Amino acid sequence: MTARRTFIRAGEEARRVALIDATLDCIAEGGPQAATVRAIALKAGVTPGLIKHYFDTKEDLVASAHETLMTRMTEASAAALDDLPADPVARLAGFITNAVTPPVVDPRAMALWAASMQLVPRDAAMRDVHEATYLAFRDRLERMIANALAAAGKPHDTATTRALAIAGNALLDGLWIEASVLPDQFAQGEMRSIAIRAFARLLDLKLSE
Amino acid sequence: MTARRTFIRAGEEARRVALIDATLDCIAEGGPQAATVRAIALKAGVTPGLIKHYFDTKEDLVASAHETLMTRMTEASAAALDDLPADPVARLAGFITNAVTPPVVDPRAMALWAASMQLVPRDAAMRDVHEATYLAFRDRLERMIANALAAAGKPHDTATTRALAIAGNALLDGLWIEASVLPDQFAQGEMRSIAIRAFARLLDLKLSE
DNA sequence: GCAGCAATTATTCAAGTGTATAATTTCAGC
DNA sequence: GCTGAAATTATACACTTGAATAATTGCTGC
Repeated sequence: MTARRTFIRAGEEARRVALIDATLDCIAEGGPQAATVRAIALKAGVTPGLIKHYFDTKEDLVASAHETLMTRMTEASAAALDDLPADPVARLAGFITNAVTPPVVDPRAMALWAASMQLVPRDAAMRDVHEATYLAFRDRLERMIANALAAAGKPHDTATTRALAIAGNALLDGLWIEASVLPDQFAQGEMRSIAIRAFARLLDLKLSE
Repeated sequence: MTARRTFIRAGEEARRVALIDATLDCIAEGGPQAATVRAIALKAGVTPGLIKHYFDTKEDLVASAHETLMTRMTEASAAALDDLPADPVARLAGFITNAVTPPVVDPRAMALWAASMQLVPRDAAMRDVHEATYLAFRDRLERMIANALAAAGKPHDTATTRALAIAGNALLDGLWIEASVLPDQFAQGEMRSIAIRAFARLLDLKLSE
């Protein structure tokens, strides 16, 4: 006679997303070990058993969550391009600024990224996802660099552009990590200024701060 | 009458180190969740109960392990300086090369570093350790940059040098991560060449490849 | 409204978790 | 060689974990 818990039937896609979001929240807050079936279900407002209904195993859910995370980061980065100016040099500067300032810079995102990175060396699927997203971001940067150099009338052979894209990508990654993890170490706007000036020297371009 | 397991009494310090090493091995191989008391004890050739004897709790052991990891990385980096040439510019080039080539570049080290980074946003002690090691590395780089610029007769005000050190540090971090996690993406020696050329442009210095 | 199917909950289980405690064994000092 | 203290093992326990199964309930189509 004890009332059974009431519930509503969500569509398959909505539930999957809810479970994945709950998983990411758990990982972000307490690391992988905090993402237990029960904690995830609680956060998703659902019963543990339901996870089994949508994912064969917990490992499947976690893998889906990491893939979703990476995909979202790439898509967010791509979407942000729409708001940037058309002029190649200004566009590159905007791209750089975005990468090293909030909301891209974010402790939660950084914790999730670290959790993913940890899986890459020993999980082939995760490595594939990482490689794809890494190359997607880098290729985008490489194209913007090539366009900016062309617009400025600078020489830009493909070998050099590739090397610059790899270095520029690494630079942005490193700045993003430190800004996310040690926000108090840097003054307001300092990261942006550092990133812009570093790229200006790297590409021998005049980038507006 | 079943023979009890034979053992030897190791010194306190040796046992602590053995347990910490075992913990790091477990984390590197299977992530934090693989570092169970039993797995750690097995790898250390010891019985689970002994952990309690040296560390009040498993969390203490893990914290000690992470701190030891960071300390070792810093010390290894400092020790490597001894083998570098005295000439400031060549010294900087050697420092850069070290940072982006094996054995510093290493999937295992990268996995452990990611595990640590994950703790930083939600563990004050870990943040302190990270901040200290980050600043130690960056300050060292900043001094080398200042010396190299001075030796080359270039201007080097402190504000610019600081910005260059932050950017240079980020660049090395980013390259280290990708080289460690996607070794197949880069040809033999490519990382070194990219890093050296990027620094040459960044500092406007001629660095020998 | 009602039938049936699938989504969801409730319950159970075996294995693994960290920790506490007691029983042993090593080894240094005499 | 003994003795005693400390290091180590063995055992036990309460709890959490992921998963499997059965019971129920919401909802769609008629």
